[in-house]
Amino acid sequence: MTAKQPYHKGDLPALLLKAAEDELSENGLERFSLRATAKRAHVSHAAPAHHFKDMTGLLSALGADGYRRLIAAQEARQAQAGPDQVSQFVALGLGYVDFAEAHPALFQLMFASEKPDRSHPDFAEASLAAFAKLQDGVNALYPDETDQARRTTMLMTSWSVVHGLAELIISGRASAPMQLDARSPEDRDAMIHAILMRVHEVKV
Amino acid sequence: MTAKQPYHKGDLPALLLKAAEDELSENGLERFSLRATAKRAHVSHAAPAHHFKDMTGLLSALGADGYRRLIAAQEARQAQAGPDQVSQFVALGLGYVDFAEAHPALFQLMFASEKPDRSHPDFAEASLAAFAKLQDGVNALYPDETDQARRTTMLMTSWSVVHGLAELIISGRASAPMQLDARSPEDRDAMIHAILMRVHEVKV
DNA sequence: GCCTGTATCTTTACATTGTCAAGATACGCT
DNA sequence: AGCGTATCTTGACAATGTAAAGATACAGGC
Repeated sequence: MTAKQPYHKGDLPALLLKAAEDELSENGLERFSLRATAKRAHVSHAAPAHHFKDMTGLLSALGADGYRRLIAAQEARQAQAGPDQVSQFVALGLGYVDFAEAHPALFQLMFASEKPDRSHPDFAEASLAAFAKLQDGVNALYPDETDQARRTTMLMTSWSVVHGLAELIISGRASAPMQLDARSPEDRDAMIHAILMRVHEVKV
Repeated sequence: MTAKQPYHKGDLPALLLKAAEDELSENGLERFSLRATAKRAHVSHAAPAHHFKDMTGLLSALGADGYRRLIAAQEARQAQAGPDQVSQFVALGLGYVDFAEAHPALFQLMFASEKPDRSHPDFAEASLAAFAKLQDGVNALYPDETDQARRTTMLMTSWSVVHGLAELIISGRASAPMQLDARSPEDRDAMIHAILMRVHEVKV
């Protein structure tokens, strides 16, 4: 019965990924436990090993998923942004911050942890795709720039400011200076917009 | 014998802090172990508890020390920089990155970890001092700015870009785009200078 | 000088963790 | 119907952080 699922548990890998993410967002990256994840999925503590080899394997797969959803968050912002290059570029940054705020522990897993294996094919491919999207956005902002050093400066400045802002926000260090709790969503977006575009020569 | 030390071990708290930092830089934050730290200091695994209560206490003290040394790294850069406000401000950023590169695990402990207790008096005071130094630097760059919102934007942009750059560097994500391995120290500094000042209106 | 009290450190014990090996179970295929 | 294999469970092991209890060394009063 239960149709095409190969076993009585349903799609256990997907279940484990979901359970791992729930564990992550409830307990944070540093208190993440493989056994608690297995318990949450109602399987034995050694069940994950058969699908993901070990903790590194599971978290690598989860991180890869995170990069794909980071891109999705950026595209969601782009879809509701103006068609001009500046709006589209700012949408990339807003999506980046959106994702970090919505999934802080996953964000830390992706960017500030050695638990996942970055050479894991899935992880590597997904993270490269996210990087490429940022790179394309910067290039689109400066279509006529031929100086490679300036392109690199622009790319790294853009990435640094959005990544740093995301880290400072999810670590709670930006809330007080930016008074984030007292702002409307529109206000917050405008403020982030100002910070992100502070970097660029393009006039708004 | 052994003069004024109250016990035969010397200054154990200082020994433990040094051992903890060595453990941190050799194994990274995620593989840090309190027992290994005690072993490195040649004491039993429960000895640290008497001086630091628990792992959180030890790492809070170590983080506080980190903030003081972060400030020292910035002041070292400022001492050998030009007296103008722009040079002094860029020195703050260069010192920030210097420190992150020299002590990546400690940097992560200070900024991207929940292991230390941020309400620990020593930790809180030291981190506030570092923040104040940055704030003063930004204010010195814009002595005539009266618009509080713009001041906040400048402060958070400056902090974000330097913090993000530091994170991207120590996580290995900036090495390829910036070709850090192939650059001379002067080149590297010039590049970081360009990234940091990209944010500001002040002309160089 | 000795004795008591206290701070410092060690030893022991316990629950939890990730990983491995061995056994049990269910499914696909012939 | 039965065999082989993928899937999952059980049991065990070493390592970890923490707490409790015991041992040790120092200080101060008599």
